[in-house]
This record gives sequence, structure tokens and C-alpha cells, in this order.
Amino acid sequence: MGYDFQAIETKWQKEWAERRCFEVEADPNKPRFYCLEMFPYPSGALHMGHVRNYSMGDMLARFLRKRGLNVLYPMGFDAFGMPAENAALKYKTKPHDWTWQNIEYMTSQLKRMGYSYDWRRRVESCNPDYYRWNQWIFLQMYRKGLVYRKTAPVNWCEPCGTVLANEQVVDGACWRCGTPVGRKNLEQWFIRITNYAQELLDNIDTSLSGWPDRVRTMQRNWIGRSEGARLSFRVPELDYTIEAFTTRFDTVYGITFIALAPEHELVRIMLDKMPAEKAKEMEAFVARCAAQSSIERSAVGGEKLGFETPFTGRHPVSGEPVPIWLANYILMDYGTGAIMGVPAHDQRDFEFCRKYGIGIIPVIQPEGEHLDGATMEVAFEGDGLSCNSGRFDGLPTQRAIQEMIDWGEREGLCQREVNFRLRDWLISRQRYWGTPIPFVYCPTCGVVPVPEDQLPVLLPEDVEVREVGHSPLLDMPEWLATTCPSCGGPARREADTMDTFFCSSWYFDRYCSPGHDKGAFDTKDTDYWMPVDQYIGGIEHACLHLIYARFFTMFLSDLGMLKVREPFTNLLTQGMVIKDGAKMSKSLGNVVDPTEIVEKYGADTVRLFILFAAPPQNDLDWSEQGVEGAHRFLGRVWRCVEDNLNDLKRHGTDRVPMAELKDPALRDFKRKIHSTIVGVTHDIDEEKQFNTAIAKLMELTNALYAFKPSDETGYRLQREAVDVLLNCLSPFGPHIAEELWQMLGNPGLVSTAPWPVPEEDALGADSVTVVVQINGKVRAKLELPVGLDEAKLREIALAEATVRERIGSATILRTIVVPDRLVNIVVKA
RNA sequence: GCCGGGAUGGCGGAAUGGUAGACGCAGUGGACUCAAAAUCCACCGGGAGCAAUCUCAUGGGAGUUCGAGUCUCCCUCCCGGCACCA
Repeated sequence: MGYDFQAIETKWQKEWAERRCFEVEADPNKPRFYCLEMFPYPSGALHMGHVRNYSMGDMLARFLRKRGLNVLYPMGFDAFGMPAENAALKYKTKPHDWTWQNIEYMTSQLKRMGYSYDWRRRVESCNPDYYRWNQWIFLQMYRKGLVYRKTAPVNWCEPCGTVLANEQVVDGACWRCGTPVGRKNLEQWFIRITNYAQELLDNIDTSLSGWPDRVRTMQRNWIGRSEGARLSFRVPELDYTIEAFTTRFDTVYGITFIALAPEHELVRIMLDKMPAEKAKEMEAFVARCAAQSSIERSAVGGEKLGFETPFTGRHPVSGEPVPIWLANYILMDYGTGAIMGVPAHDQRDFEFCRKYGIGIIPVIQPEGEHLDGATMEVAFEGDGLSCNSGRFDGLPTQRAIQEMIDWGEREGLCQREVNFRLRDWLISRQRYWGTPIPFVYCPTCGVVPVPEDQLPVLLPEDVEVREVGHSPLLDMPEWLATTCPSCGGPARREADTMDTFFCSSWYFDRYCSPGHDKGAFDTKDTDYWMPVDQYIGGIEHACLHLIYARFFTMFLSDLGMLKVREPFTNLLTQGMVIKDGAKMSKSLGNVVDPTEIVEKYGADTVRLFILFAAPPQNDLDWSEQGVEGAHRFLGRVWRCVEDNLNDLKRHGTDRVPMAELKDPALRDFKRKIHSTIVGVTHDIDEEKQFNTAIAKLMELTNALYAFKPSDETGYRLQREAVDVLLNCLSPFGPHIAEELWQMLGNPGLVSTAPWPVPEEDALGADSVTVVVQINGKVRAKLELPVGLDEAKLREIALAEATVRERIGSATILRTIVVPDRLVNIVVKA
């Protein structure tokens, strides 16, 4: 009858759904496991990257379920976002309709793959039942002082018509559309994620040992902590104090100038107090810097531009005047936007001073050298001994930093300070298809939060998206107009919506309590299910979603809603799916549609291929020949059951214990069965090497083909092998395993059958190949019984004819014996 | 520049410091067939040899070790992240 994968797969998908095999409830008496995948954006159809991600997760979920764990394995959709608006424009539809259509279609595709989700828990972030809790959480953040509005130069993406968070600017360009990002001054909503910078950083080392090093490093870099001191320069003429941050307070005696960012607030004050002519020049300089793109301005080795102001600040230690300059390489959004210029020990300052003829004073001497400010060619940024630094002369750099800051703090010259590269999270988006920010503007009361009992602020669904430079919400006076919750007077709704990363920062909590309407989730559920034990997704979220989600978890924990501080215990970042040397993408036209492949080969084949072709972290080269190979393997499994079905059924499932087996061939075969269980379990559970787990199943299949039973014992062993093979195969190719399991008359479903347990006495070998080496080179291989002691092994090895011949007249210096493994004879001619 | 990860057959990739190349793809030969496909069986890193076998080989160079793809140091190249961050 052959392997009719289409019929089999639809049959079992229906069966699993009807039997509700994969629906789970929190049960404190059962050991739990939370297996999570990054939920997809409902872009229209699944792509191979999704299939890879979810095939890994499903395999794990099925495996762990069989091992007796109560496995939460949910799926949902990250459904707000720009593409829906673009699609609405293109196809003359509504974002709401387009999105929901895609959600339903992609759900059907996921079901066709046979993934074992608990579908009752599906979450859609565009559903008011979900986003009302976005609004609620946002209000809690507001209450805790984590939300603020600020007019600031923000990253602006013109094609997207909206601002971007820092995390969403990649190489100076928009993370979604790739357009270079501009600057715009806007009043926007921010979240103080920086309040959590230290914990976000600390936990990388203490709590994220289950994450790849790569991601941990990326987050560490992104948060970017640096320790140092804040010091100030008094500017008496302007009655102003310039604050600056430095990590090198030990170089304070080497200051020869002060540099400000052209956007620094002091610039305006100085302009007012300057002769008109000079002020004009300075304004021109500021304008010139403003015209430089962010990429230009932050390019390494970019040209340093400076402008000398007619003012001076007082050196914090000596009180001497220090010239104040404006410089294009000083960034307003790091530190204080002002620096102490130490050209001798900072390469950027050095280049600046050489260009503008500012003095250079070395205050650290490297070992065995003597630096002279007049002749130095590069700044010395390493460690050495302090000089020209008064009482600190002669101190080694690391000590100098500490002792000088201690002294500075005592004298009131500086304060220890820690700076982070991480910026607050800008969450407003000037887009329609997102969660409305629950605030109103009242002419009397100002910016007023919408009371919790009035949530959700519903996003109107019946809108027409038009190609205009602003959100369609602004064209809906009936939606915008509201009353002030505070005074009851007329007010206007906030028309900005939230960054969609807000939605994806807590969806995994919501999965724990589907449909809960008393809160974002029920703590009874999250107390049981959280944290996520295994999270699987793409590396591209290393500094976006994975930082935001960690922050949310800390915040919700501070509210007392979560018991955990970190959401994801183990993280697996899967590689991309590549074809013809490039990532599959529509623009390159190298996309392979999963649906077509599933029709041609079946879901089991696709799953198997995608897990077998490469280790999870590596990129995976799509190869239709490889797919055929996977299909061929499943065909072999099928035939090896179908062709022997009568024999396999006739002899029953009673196992023959190892102790009763005498024939070495049978004993070997029994061992193969049980070492497969051990190996596959190890590869999945400990190594997360799904490719080698599959390789071991292929080996067992090959052994089954080579095995020709001749008696009752042999047939029973064959049945044992087939049952183990199907059981271990079922997480990878669940449909075919289920069908064959049933054909054999096994009770129940293989999906819910316990994972096989290896028989201990079927693992140890009767004999082993002992390698005889001479000076580390393999010279003989001996098949010997297990457990011989060192002396015996040495004796046997030395007695071997080829070995004796090899040694000849050479002197044996020593012999290393590793029992059951090798004998290494060290000789000297 | 700094940080992280890599480099193994024609290809994807295996190898607790102990037989390098599991498993698969591609390839070669055979069986079955009128023939092909499918399937089954065998071979499949380089060099030498009729063969047994020998020899070289895990990016390059040193080192530790009885023994190194694996550990240490240096170098080359590739991938990823951060970067005029004070």
C-alpha cells in the first residue's frame, strides 16, 4: 500500500486534535516544562525560517512530553505593525481584515505541519483582549515613574513615517526598511529601561548561563557600562558649570581643553554673550555639524571639526583657565555632551589638538619610554606611571584611577559615576496599526492617563489607510475627541501607538492564562509555568526583543506579578535558511515555499530534513536533494515495517532479556537498539544536536535492514527494534511514527507513549576493539573481551606478531594502557 | 580597534585528550528490469602498491602530552556584534 504521507498526515492531525492530546493545564503536582518559540508576524504565509524554528520546538516539546513532563507549548501572532498598513494600501483592504486573514491562514499552515501546540492558548496581539493589557501595563509603568514624555532629537525613518528606538537603528538605518535614519525633534513617550540597566547587565553573568555566549556578549555591549567620575568646570563669565564624564580621572592633570557637543545647551548661552561677528561664525559651525549625517559623524577616523569659543572653564584641580571648544566628535546623547580634553592619552583628543594646535601634556609615562608632548605621534592610551600629576606622580595607572577619584571625591572635585550606553526606550510610533497609548490631552489638566476601568482604548477597525504622511487616526475626529477623565471637559486622544516590541515583551506570560479577563495573566498560572525553560528564535532579536522582554519581566516582578526576574532560562538561536549562498528572500527570488514542499514530500519529510541538514545554530543550506534523502529515509522506515508486518505482529512484543541471548549477532543487535535510545536521548536533551540524533535513528534503521531474524528470538528482537525506532522517531516524524505504531497494533498513541528506557545490561559490550599504538601511531587493532586488566592487555599487545615485528630491536621505554581502549608502547630505537 | 564565534573529504557535517571523517548528499560499481525509475547491496579523503599494507592529512607555526581536530601560545583568513562612548 506504500507510504501515503498525505493521507497519514491529515488523519493524525485530525486524531490528535479530537483527542486533545496536547492541551495542558497548570498542575503543581506535575513537573513542568515551558517550550517557547518566537511568535511570527502574520505576514501572509509561513517561510522556511519559521518551519525551522517551529520544527525544533515541536520536536523538543514532543520529546519532553514523552519523558513525562507537563509541557506548555503555545503559539500566537505578533499581529500589530507596519506591513499591515502597507498591505492595506496595496490591496485596498483594511489592516484588520488583512491581518486576521493571515492569522487564520498561517494557523492552518502550522496545523498542516503537525506541530503540537495547545491551540486554545493562541494569542493575537491585535486582539483587544490582549492589547488592553498592553495599555494596563503601560499605565502601571507610568504610575511607577517609568514613563515620561520628552522633546528630543529622535531617529526618524521617512518611508516608515515614524520614529524608531535606538535598538531599531541598525548601522544608521531603519531595521525594517533599511533607509538611512534622519533626526527630528519631537515630543515622544519614553520608558526608563535605563533604571534596569545594572540588573540587565548583572543577570547576564548570574542568570543567563543557558544563553549562547554570542547573545550575552551582544547584550553586554549594548548596555555598555563604563565606570568613571563626573567632574565640573566652572565658567565664571557665564555663571555656568560644565559637567563632564571621564573613565580616566587619572589624566585630569593632562587636560588642555574642554570640548562640547554642538547641541550642548551652553552653546545658546555663549551665543548671547559673544560679539555678533564671532557668534555668526559659531552658528555656522553648529549648522555644519548638524548637517552631517549620523553615519558621517560617527565614522571611525572621521575628520575632527572644532571651533574655539572665546570662553574658558576653570580646571577643577589647578583653577587655571582651560579653553572651551565645540567639536563634532562629541555626542550629545552620551555622558553629558561635554568632555575633558586630554590629548596625550586619548587618540581622538590627540588628533583634534594636532589639527588645531592645542597643547599636549603627557601625564602617564609608559614603562621604559619618555613621552614628550611636542613629539608624540599618537596618544598613549595604555597603562604606565603617572607624572606631572603632583602628589600622584609615580602611581601605576589602575591605582592612580582609584586613588585620584578617592581624593577627588574627598576634595569635592568629582563624583564616582557609572554611565551606560543603553538609552531609554522610545515607544511612540506615528502609525495606525498598533496599541493606542492610553492618554488624553486636556487643555485644562494637561496629559492625563485613561483610567484603568476605561480600558481598552479601542483601535478603530474600520479605517481607510491612505498614502498620506500621517496616521489615519488623525483624520478621525470622532475617535480623537473624548472627555478628560480628570475634569470631564473636552479632550483629545493620543494618536500615537506603541512600538510593537511592547506587545512581544510579555506574550509568553499571557500564554499561561489564555482568555483571562481579570488581568494580564493569572499569577497562579505564571507561578507554575514561568520561566520559559527553552526559548527558540532568531539571533536578530539579541538586542531588541530579548532585552525588552527581560526588562518587562523585571518590571512585572517588581509589581509582584511574577516570581521570576528573568523570563528565558535557555535560549537557542537558530541559523538562517540559505539557498544558493544567500538568505531566502523575495527580492532575491530564492524562496522555497514550505507549502509546496509539504505537498510534494509531506510534513514529516520537511521536518526531518530541516533538523538533519545542519546543527541548530548553523545556517542551513536548502537542498532539494537533501529533502529527497530525508524522504528516502522515511520510506525505508515505512518499508521495514510494512514488508515485515506479519512477522512483526505474529511474534508479539515480549522482550528477550540480554541475559538470555547467546548468539553474538543477536547480542550486538540488542545493544544497537539500546545504545540508540541512550544516544538519541543524550543528543536531544543535553547537546541539542538534533542532526546527530537523527543520524543515530538512521543507523538503527540500517541495522534493521541488515538484521535477518531466523527464529522466534530474532523476530522478537526485530519487533523490539522497530518499536524503539518508531518511539524515538515520533518527535521528528510524528505522523509516520503514529501510523506505523498503530499498524503494529501497539496500544494508544506513540505521541503519548512514554519515551523508551534503555536496558542497562544491554549497553555494555562483550568485546571491544583495543588499539595498539607504537609511539602514538595505530599499529594493530585487537578484538578482545571487555574488562581485561592492564597487565593482561600489555601482555596480549606485546605478544601480537605485527607489533613485535614493528618494535624489532628497539627498547621499550614505557607502556600506557587504557583498559578496553588502547595500549600505547613507547619505544626508542 | 575591542568583544564573541569559527576554519575537518567534492558538499552538509560526526568525533568524553585515545581507531579522524559517524550519518546524509553527490559520485562509482553491482543486483532486480526488455528498459528506465524506484528499491536493495557494495565502494567512496590524497599519494604509493596486484595486495596485505604503508604514508600524508582536521587554515599556518610553535608548545604541553605516551598520545592533540580537541588543551596553551602566536599568526592568517571568515562570520557576527560594538565602536569618535569620553
